Amino acid sequence: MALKHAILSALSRGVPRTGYELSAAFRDVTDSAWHASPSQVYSELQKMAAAGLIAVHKRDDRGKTSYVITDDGMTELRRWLIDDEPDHSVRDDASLRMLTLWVLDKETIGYLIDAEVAFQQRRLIQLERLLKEWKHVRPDTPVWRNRYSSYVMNMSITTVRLSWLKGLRTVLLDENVDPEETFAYLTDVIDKLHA
Amino acid sequence: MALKHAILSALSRGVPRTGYELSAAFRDVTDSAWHASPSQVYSELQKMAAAGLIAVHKRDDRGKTSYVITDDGMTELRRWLIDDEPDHSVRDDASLRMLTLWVLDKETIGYLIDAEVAFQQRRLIQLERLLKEWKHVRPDTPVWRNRYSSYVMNMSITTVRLSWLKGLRTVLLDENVDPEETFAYLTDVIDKLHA
DNA sequence: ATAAACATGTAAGCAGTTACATGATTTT
DNA sequence: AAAATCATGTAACTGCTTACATGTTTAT
Repeated sequence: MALKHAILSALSRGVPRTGYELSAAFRDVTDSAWHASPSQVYSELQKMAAAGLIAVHKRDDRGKTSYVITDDGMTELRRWLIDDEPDHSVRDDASLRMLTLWVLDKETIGYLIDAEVAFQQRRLIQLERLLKEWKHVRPDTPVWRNRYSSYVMNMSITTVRLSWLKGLRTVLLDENVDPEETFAYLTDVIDKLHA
Repeated sequence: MALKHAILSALSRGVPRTGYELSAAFRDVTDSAWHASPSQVYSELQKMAAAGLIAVHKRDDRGKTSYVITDDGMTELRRWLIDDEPDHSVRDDASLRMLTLWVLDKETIGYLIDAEVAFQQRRLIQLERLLKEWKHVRPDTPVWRNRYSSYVMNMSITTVRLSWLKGLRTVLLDENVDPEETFAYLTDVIDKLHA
């Protein structure tokens, strides 16, 4: 349902995009709020073009097709933000796994947490690199300010996750430590945000 | 696909549960890593019972049925954690909206951010209440330690989100402020976690 | 008594994935 | 010359939602 709005959101920034570019943007961190497989993007683009929400911008000899948003598309994007209730339901495979680790032996728990740490670290480095490259091109428009804010959020959340994974490793692998003490470093920092 | 594993994860803790209880747990913060509609849970439970992953624990006169996990179910849960790759793809409607706010006028932006702040605050209060009630019943088993850690993570992430929303409001509504300065209070706190 | 919450399930339809098919362009 | 990446699309299947149908228990 929201793939339509994720595509409209990406195209609203004014740059024409092909289906391939859109699915690549959804795959990596740039537009990481929504994921979709390439085939889903292609068929959704066809439906949206038929409905008049987007239009073909350019189509070359061999079929490479870029799209732009139409006025109707912008109207629909605004209507969605204002009229539709946000969907706060979560499907987070990685978190579900971290909640279930206790059923395994310690060696395997350590291995799986390390793999998750490695993933989140790669993600953080990617975000840092993108933000660095991107801060220079700074037209200070509303779009820019909104996008910059999103980078800050993604980096903050990823850092908190990494810090939490460190605590989880200790809590699950060493039964002598007190969980509350182990997470004190994290809860102290979080408490400061309330002030 | 992972609903099966979310149900196995919930039942692995040893308490028999009905379909209604499982879908309620997925709906509120207790098992908030995975969401599913009640009708999906009911049909999934039937499939899983047929496959031998769970078994009927008790069925009363009027059809109220609770399930427990079987040995095959525990084996499948462990196999999933070890053999299947974690799915890190995200579908986050609320974040997608916050990324797209710039297309609206300031009054509407303020209204929508306030609504999101209210939601996250309710969530945080709920989590704090649950953790308080739950810390006393403390058998200090691996399950308990794993679950306690999850509460810490959910509360940390929610607090960071709230703090970030405050910054977003300023950045989008007052074009005179510098985004980097506005988020300094958040990035400073996050930097401390790296040390 | 009535309403809200508890409790289960089926059927239709839409959302999303995986597998397959095809071919061009760029890099090694 | 071969492999990787770019690029689009169809078909079959599975996951998930919404609407409907039914009845019980608990609180007001």
